[in-house]
Parts: sequence; C-alpha cells; structure tokens
Amino acid sequence: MAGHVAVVNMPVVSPSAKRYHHGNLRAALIDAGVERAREGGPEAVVLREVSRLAGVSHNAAYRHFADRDALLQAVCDRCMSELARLMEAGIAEVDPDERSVQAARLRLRATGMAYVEFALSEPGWFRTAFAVPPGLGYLDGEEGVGAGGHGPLELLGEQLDGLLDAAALPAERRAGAELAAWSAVHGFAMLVLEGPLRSLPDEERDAALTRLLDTVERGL
Amino acid sequence: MAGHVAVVNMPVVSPSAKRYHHGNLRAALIDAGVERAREGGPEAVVLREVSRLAGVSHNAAYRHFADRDALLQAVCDRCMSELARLMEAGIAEVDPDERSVQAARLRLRATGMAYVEFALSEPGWFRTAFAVPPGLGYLDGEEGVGAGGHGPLELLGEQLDGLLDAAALPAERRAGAELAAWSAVHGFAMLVLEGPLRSLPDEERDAALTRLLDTVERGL
DNA sequence: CTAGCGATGTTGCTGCCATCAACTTATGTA
DNA sequence: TACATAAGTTGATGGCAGCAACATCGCTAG
Repeated sequence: MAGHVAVVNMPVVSPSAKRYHHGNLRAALIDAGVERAREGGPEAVVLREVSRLAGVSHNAAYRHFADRDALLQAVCDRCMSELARLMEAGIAEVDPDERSVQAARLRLRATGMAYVEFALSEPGWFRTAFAVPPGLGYLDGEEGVGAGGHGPLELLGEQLDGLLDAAALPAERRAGAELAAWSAVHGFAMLVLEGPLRSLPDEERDAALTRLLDTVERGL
Repeated sequence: MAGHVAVVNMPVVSPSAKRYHHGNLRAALIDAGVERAREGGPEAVVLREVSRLAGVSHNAAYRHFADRDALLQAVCDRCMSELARLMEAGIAEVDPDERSVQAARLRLRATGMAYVEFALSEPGWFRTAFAVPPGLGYLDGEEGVGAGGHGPLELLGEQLDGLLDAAALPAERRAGAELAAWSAVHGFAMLVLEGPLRSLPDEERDAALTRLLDTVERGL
C-alpha cells in the first residue's frame, strides 16, 4: 500500500498533461485519502485537501462519492485490506505445512502480533481502518480483505480452526473464540495508541503485549 | 452524572436573572459539554453549541479554556469519572468483607461487566472518556476518578490484588495483569460499539461477553 | 462526419466551526 | 469611590461540507 499507485483503469493520456477530465479521479481520490490517512488518521481525510492532492478542484469529488463519508468508507476499506495483508504475512512466516500444536500456536500468536504491529507502525491507517462512518455497517464480505481474499476476522478464525485441528483448543470453546482473541489485541492497540497508555515506554509496552498474548493463549 | 447540576461555586445570584457575568461559567460549560457528549460523543462537544447551551455568546469560553481541546479534556475527565463510579458500584455489589476466591472472582467480573455496560448504555460518554485530545497525556492521577478517589485502572488493580490475596492468581502473573484484562474488555467495547461488530445482535453480544470474561479469568 | 447529450469538472455561493482582536461591562479593592 | 482587571460581547478571518449553476469533454446516433 505504501507508495501505492493505481494501475488499473489508468487514464489513456499522459498523466502530466493537464486535462479537463482527470480520467481516473475516483482512484486518485482514494489514493490521496489513503495518503492523508497515513499521516493524520481518518480526520485527515478532508474532501478539499484530498481534491487538492489529486490536482482537481473541490466538489469534483462529488461526481464519484455521495459525500465525505463515502470517500472515507473507501479509504477505510483500503486500510483494512492493508491490515489483512500484514496479518497474512505474519501467518505465512510459519511453515504452512506444519500441523503441530506448536505451529498452530505460533500462527495465532503471529496473527495477534501482526495486528498490534500494524497499529503501532501505521497508527493513522489503523485508526482509519476502524473509523467506518456511523450508520454504515461493516459488510464483512468483499471489503477489507487481503491478498487471499480473507478479512482480518476470517484470518483469525482460520488460526483458531488450526488450533482446534491440532487439539490445542477444546471443541466446546471454539465458538466465540474469535471475539475473545480479537477484543484483547484490539483493546491493547487502542489503549496504547490513543488511550490512557499512549505514553507507555516501548519496553513496557512490548512486555505487556507478550503478557497479553500469553493470557489469551492460556484462556482460550 | 445524569442530570448533573453543578452545586459548588454556584453564582450568588438567581440563575434566571440574565446578568452580564454568568458567575459560574466554567462549570456550566463543562456541564453543557457533558450533555452534548452524552448524545453525540466527543465530536459533539462544539464550543459554539456548548456556549449557546450555557446561554452565553461564543468566545466567552475562551476566558476559561485555552481552546476547544481544553474544554474537551475537562469533559473527558468527567466521563471517565462516571465510568469509575459505575465500576465502583458493580464491585460494591459483592460483599466487601467476603474474602473467598469466589468473591474475588465475582468482583473482577463485576468490574469488567460494569465497564462494558457503561460503554453500551452510555456510548457517547464512553467514547468521550477515551477521546482525550492528542498531545495531552493522561495524567492518571487526580483526574477521572470515582467517589473513592480511584480511577478505572486503580479499581481494576485492586480487584487483581484481591485475586492475588485469595491465591486465585499466581504471584508471578500479577505483573501486567491489569493491561491484559483491561485490553480485553476495552477491545470488546470498541468493536461492538463502533467497530466491525456494531450490528451484532444483543443476544450474541452478551454471550460473547460471557465467553470473553471466562477467557480472561482462565488466562490471567 | 457531426450534432448533441450525458458524464465529469469548475466557480461561487451558504452555513457551520475555531480562533483572534478590539471593545464593553461588572466587581472588588485601594 | 475611582479604576484595574476579570469576564463577556461583537465582529472579523480562514477552513470545511455541501448545494446549485455553469463549462468542457468524449462518445455515439444519425
């Protein structure tokens, strides 16, 4: 996503040529929104500023998005996808063919670590990913998915299934396990990022994360 | 806090008499801010609107607060205090003299339940409590405390100490237990309130909360 | 080949907000 | 009792979201 440039549906003309019709404005606006969100989070996704970045006048955006929230929604999706990709990458670091309890546990742990690492390394994107405008329900389907076509929740579920298969998770506890694990890492990220623990020293923060993941592993 | 009316430092004159000097504007502004936050969360704490509610012109607020963020900060504190009070109330429902493992566990559970109940019953206040403006670190000291003078983090810590005393928590796991437990309930509240799980049916939500608290209890 | 229509951008409003500066009124104190 | 100062007010500026009316372009039917 970093340095992302829309490649699909590129304008037929040279991008430098200043034309009345942009040719690919919708994608350009989302790109610009993602860029701003990276620095300043969801509140930095400002229609006028984003339009300026896209080299177009304010109001042009209204041809492609009903209002600011619609643009923000699209930007949120992209941020969520980025999170999914990072989680996929973390999971993939454990040999996919390995079926041991150990491997299943490592994968779950990697999932949680990737989640928090994303929050800490890209706070703007992380906050944006969860800043879906009120009223709009998360569709949980096609949007916000990683390269494998699965969203964060599905990725987490797959790791829990892996734990189940490896007999490291009692079957009667499988239900609802997603939400328990997810809540833990999400809350940690929020508290540390913009909550009361925002000024916790890095060292203590990392120790607390390890402690947290241990707790989840024991408790699930 | 509901229907809260500032009693300390009330103006010496009848409140209905329209005077040039309000007499107690600072408190009135905070009250109005809390009222708006209840409905619309932190973004509803708007200087002009709050001033209107206090029956004073915009800009009057600048005699009492450096800027909007300073007012918001004060409102956040009040919301956090309200959370602390609800947690205290939940904890107090278990006989304070009872020292059993059972009682200690119930108290921890009540703490978490109160936390989530506050988030669900007063979403505006909950979101505001954690919306301390960036740059301002949480002081974690005098602010945001309940009737007993303790903040949410301290209240949680006390319950964990209780678990320790009752030998329901190994001493080597006491460190960092606050953050683990807190993260879980906080993440749950966020995900359910404004996150991807915002449209989860009440029934499933309650079941998930039970499952979550079980997990924490086992894992700590 | 070309007229014109619809899609895409632009200019110029309105109304809301935060904040600054300059002015006014009340209060308490010397 | 005068006046310094705290507390409120009026009236700017500049930014943002969104509406309306106008301008330009590109494609397609005839």
